[in-house]
Amino acid sequence: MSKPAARTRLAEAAFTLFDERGYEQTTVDDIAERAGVGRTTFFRHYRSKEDVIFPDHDRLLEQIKDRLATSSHDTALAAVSDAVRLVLMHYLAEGDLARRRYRLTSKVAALRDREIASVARYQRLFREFISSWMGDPTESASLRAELMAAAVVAAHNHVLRRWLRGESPDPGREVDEAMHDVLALFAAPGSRTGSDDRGTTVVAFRTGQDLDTLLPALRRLVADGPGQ
Amino acid sequence: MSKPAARTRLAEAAFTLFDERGYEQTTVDDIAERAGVGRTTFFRHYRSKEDVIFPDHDRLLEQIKDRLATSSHDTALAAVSDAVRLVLMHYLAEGDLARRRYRLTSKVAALRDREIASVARYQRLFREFISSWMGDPTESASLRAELMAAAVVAAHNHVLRRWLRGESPDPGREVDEAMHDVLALFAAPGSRTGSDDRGTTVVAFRTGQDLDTLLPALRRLVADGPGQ
DNA sequence: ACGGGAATGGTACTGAGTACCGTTCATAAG
DNA sequence: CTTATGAACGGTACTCAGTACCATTCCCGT
Repeated sequence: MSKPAARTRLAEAAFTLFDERGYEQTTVDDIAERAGVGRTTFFRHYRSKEDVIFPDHDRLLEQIKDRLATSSHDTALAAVSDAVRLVLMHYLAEGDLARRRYRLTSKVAALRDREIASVARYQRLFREFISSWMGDPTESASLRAELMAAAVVAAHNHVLRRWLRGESPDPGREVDEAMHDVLALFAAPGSRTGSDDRGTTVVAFRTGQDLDTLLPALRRLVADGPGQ
Repeated sequence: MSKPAARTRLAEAAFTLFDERGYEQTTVDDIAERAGVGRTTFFRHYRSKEDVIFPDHDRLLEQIKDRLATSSHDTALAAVSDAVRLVLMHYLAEGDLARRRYRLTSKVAALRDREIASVARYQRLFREFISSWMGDPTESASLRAELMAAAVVAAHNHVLRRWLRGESPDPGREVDEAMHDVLALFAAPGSRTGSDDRGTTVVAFRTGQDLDTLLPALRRLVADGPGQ
């Protein structure tokens, strides 16, 4: 008479039935019966029918919030990139469960919408974090924060989806590369790359003058180090 | 005995009641009664209770799809920027109605999620358009498409929200500026800006060599023009 | 006046989610 | 061993969204 904690049995029953008959065709009564518990018990463990599939999104969101609050990075984007990496790791740790969920969300519109809404909460959190980190209430700074949050989340989604579809053998590496791309997007041209501080940095700009005319200015820049 | 087409009366009744008692506290029966029609009629005009608030998202999505299909721009990003501008214009044309909806979605989580899901459909459409436009099935091209779609949508949302909150006197101009920023984000450093083609372009890179060592290479680049 | 199609209203049903109540069961205290 | 306590459970009954079906009315051209 093993009793793997009702909650687990409910989730297992739900996924099985969803696979067999589809989501809409499965009632909460079906799930409860299959798990050998009453209908009431189902709603005690999961707030809704959808919740069986997305059990701990709230908890994860809180974790991420904490991570951001206690993070020590030198840019907001780096902090957020690190945080979103945590989200990806959470999915990876779920393993096959995450893939079963993905198969469901691919088929059922209501579930896809729910998933999207969850992701949007992360994006909002990131946007607010970046905004407050920059401290700049300017309209253009606000837009920049919005773009950064969107880019980080998009990069995360890209890698996650690839892994969910079995197209990514090494999502950890891919997410690092993707975040690197995002960083590069927003890195001001000519700013430090952070990796190597020696040698010559050529800033990108465009001018009507020819190369010989601006060579003195270039030499001065190199001599002075990163001015501005 | 004016009969402004039942559908209109239903929408009006719904918004009024939602404002008075809140969304969850208003039943479909209440709305129908207020509009002076039967409950059945309500569901004939709107698929669901939420649909009263988001009536023509589907139609707009189709319009955007058409716009993209028949668009003639020289970059995918330009085509998508143009399309998203159409979305913004749709909201602007709604005027006060859009603002009432915004007040509701700000308060009711279920409605906010619904709105987010709609926006995600645009983003998905854009992503697929950009992807197929580039034709490049590479992983990095796919990521780039994802980032571009996310950025365009984020910029749109930014401007839209500002307007909805009454913070933007000229959203048309703002969306142009925002899209310009997005374009700039993805413009490869050193690539043509499209405005001025004369003069010297200095590409951004980083090297361990000092300026004099790489000066010959710089001169060769300038002489050859933009060689890959 | 008449026929037919579209819009309408009513009734009845399914299923999600909530509220409430009584029961069971484990455990710690006496 | 008995009892008190609290947590987990099961059952019943309710509200409300959404669907299906049927009957009625209204409008319009013939």
